[in-house]
Amino acid sequence: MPKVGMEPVRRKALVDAAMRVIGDHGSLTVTMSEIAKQAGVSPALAHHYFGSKEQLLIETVRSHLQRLRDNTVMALRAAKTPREKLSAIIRVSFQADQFAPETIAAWLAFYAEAQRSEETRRFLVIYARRLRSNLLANLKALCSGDDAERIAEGAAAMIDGLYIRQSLRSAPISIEASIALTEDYINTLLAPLSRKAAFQKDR
Amino acid sequence: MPKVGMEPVRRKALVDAAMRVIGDHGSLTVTMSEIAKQAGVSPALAHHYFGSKEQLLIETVRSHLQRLRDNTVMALRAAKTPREKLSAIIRVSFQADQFAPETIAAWLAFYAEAQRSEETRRFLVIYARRLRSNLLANLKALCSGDDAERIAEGAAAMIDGLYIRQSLRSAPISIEASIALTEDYINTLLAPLSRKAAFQKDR
DNA sequence: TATTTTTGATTGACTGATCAATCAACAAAA
DNA sequence: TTTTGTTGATTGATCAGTCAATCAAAAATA
Repeated sequence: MPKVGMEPVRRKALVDAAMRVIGDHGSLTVTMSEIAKQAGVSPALAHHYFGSKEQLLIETVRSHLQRLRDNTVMALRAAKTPREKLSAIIRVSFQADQFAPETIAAWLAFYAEAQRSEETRRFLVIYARRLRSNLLANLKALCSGDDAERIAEGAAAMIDGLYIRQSLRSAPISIEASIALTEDYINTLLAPLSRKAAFQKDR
Repeated sequence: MPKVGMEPVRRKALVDAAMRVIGDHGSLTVTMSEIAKQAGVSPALAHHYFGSKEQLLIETVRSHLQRLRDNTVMALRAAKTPREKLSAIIRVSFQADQFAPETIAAWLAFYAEAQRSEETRRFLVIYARRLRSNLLANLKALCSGDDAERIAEGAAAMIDGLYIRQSLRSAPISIEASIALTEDYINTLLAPLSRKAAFQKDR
């Protein structure tokens, strides 16, 4: 069985397995054994490739955020106008796979972990900044800089808040409703500020 | 030293200690020893009064949510009009002690724990429902039921989102800015719906 | 081509540390 | 003397991390 070039395959398998295990365990308190088992290898191999549990977990966060970023870049590229780009950002945030219970559970676990792990925190800060700056850049085309800052901050908070509320799975809000709520926020705050631009865009 | 009537004193000391330890540890992965030490008693005593670590943690969540509820009830009582009551709810949510880094860290840890502990989840669901229904009841006095539902959902999400974003401690938003953002959201969404009522309230 | 050597992949078994939980014992108050 | 409060010592389980050994492909050599 042992063939050459297994390293990248195993690394990916382990990172994916970690994401799955964290997701349905709902916490970073998972064992290397569980992860390794899920990936179909021995715990020793996980240590062999990642050195430590912490490192594997960090790689897992990194990989997850990377995927989110790729999706966002693609969606932004497909959108033409600033207003469309705002919608694209929102849509990606609530994409089905992002909004799955296990994903949200994992996401939450990462936030908790960030309180202790400086490296995890750094990744999440990058995510938060990116979300904010993507929103900001496109809002600036539709209203004044000050207003854009304020609306970006609010929209980012709303997106993250809808996420965390979803994690409780009581009165779950649908993907569409979450998107609608965020769009409504932006539309309503924007309306009195830039009637011209907003009108131009709305069909 | 042993005097009668220690039980409530010790329980409170342990619950408070747990909150503190969880707060600066930033996670529920804390040991009974740490908590007991912080409370100035032996680990065995913590087990004596709470039976298990899980139970102590659950009591800690309960106590924290209870305090938040008491604050809210008081603030609501002091406010007269529906619009004032909305502001009161927002103000309590971002109160200094609620917004302290350790409190936010603990809060986050509870959310993560809720993925595994049914009882913790129940408490948080109750909190989420209460926030929503407090907002809803007062919004209904200012606009239609459907609009009230929508705005309550959005405001609750924004409050929780501002919280979670705060936990990253990058570009921290001040208490005042968080309140302003949420107030602005409610004002702006309400404005076109009930000019009369909103006007009446705004001085 | 056949044979040997090297190297990467992989694991089972083990170790050391940590921790929740238990328990027997003791001290002071009632 | 009974009850309540309290602890030190211990146990048993869980886990991250290590290590020596194995196996098969690839590379080198004959």
